[in-house]
Amino acid sequence: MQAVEETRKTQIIEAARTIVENEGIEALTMQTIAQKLDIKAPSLYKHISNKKELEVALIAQGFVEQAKLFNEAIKNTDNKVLAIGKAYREWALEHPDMFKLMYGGPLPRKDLPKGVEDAAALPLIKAVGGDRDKARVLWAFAHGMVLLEIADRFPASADLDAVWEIGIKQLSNNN
Amino acid sequence: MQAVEETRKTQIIEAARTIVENEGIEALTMQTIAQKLDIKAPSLYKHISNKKELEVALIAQGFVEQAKLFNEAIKNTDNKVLAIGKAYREWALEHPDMFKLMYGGPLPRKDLPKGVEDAAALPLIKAVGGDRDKARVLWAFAHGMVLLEIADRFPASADLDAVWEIGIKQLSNNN
DNA sequence: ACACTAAAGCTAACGTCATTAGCCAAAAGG
DNA sequence: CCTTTTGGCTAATGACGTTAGCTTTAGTGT
Repeated sequence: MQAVEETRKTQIIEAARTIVENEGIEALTMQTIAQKLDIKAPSLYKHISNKKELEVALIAQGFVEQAKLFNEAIKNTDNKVLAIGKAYREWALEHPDMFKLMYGGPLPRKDLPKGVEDAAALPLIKAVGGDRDKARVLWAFAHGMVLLEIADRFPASADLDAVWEIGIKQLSNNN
Repeated sequence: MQAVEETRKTQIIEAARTIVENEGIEALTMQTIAQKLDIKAPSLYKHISNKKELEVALIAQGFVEQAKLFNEAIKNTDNKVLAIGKAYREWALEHPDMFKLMYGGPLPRKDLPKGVEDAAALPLIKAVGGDRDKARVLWAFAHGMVLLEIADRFPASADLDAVWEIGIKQLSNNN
């Protein structure tokens, strides 16, 4: 009972991911997941213990993907901070419901695989030369920008690219 | 059927507010609201049309309170931007579930009383001398900071006061 | 081969939610 | 004094997460 093992559980997580991506977070119900596997909802509990576990799995996926993306973005650029900011924004806009999932509630930190969260944060810390406070400032800015954009808080007239550039330029200045 | 009029509806909104403040957003159910008024849940629908309407009312309250607070904060300071930032943070930490309500989902803009949203944004725009992009940058930063703090995203070791100061100083610099 | 066990499905059911339908009493107003 | 409106109520529905308990199938050990 090892080898390929996780098949069914993995399938369930994949189904959940597909639903979140294509139909949004509110369409993610035990029934829709089960349906996608031609199964009835209660059968899911033979493989996972509850819905929360599923969400945690997706959140972990999100962090992993972000980390990979940021590490990519850092290469072949001198303005690494801007690159990460852009990557952060792009990922969020492409996967808005994943983003909501990841940042919508309190983090179930202890259920998350160790280090996953930090891995996503590291590229930025590196990009600012190790100054953690500076990284936090930038993170907060980027995070706020993305959230406000996703939540449709800016007026249509706002030039968000410009806002991003202004913010990142000012925050990544040394002195 | 005018005069004092809104009594019952107002009471319902007040009850909802109380629940959000004291027991959190997830305790806000039609049943708990009704209970607080010694009524059964279905009776609420004689006064409001659905739960959403209630939430919108609370969101509007939030904006009004923020606007008032920011306008207060601006007085008797020369660093108005910092003052607003502090006020933003304090209000959010004192009313975290109101904050989540206000920024947790897409804004039901068309259901919100006209201008309520702008009123909360104006003090900051004024404080930065009318430059809307600059205001947006600051808003995003403050918003991100608050969200990350509420969502417990910063490590306990982070000195958030310092982060706030660094961010605001850099972003409110002219040049 | 045979029994036993574990894995993975199923249906029924429950409790919690928001919401609707339809009934009834009391108050208001002509 | 009759009638309409107001504001309660109970019963019910349909979505949801989840549990209990049954069954079938696939190994696995002897």
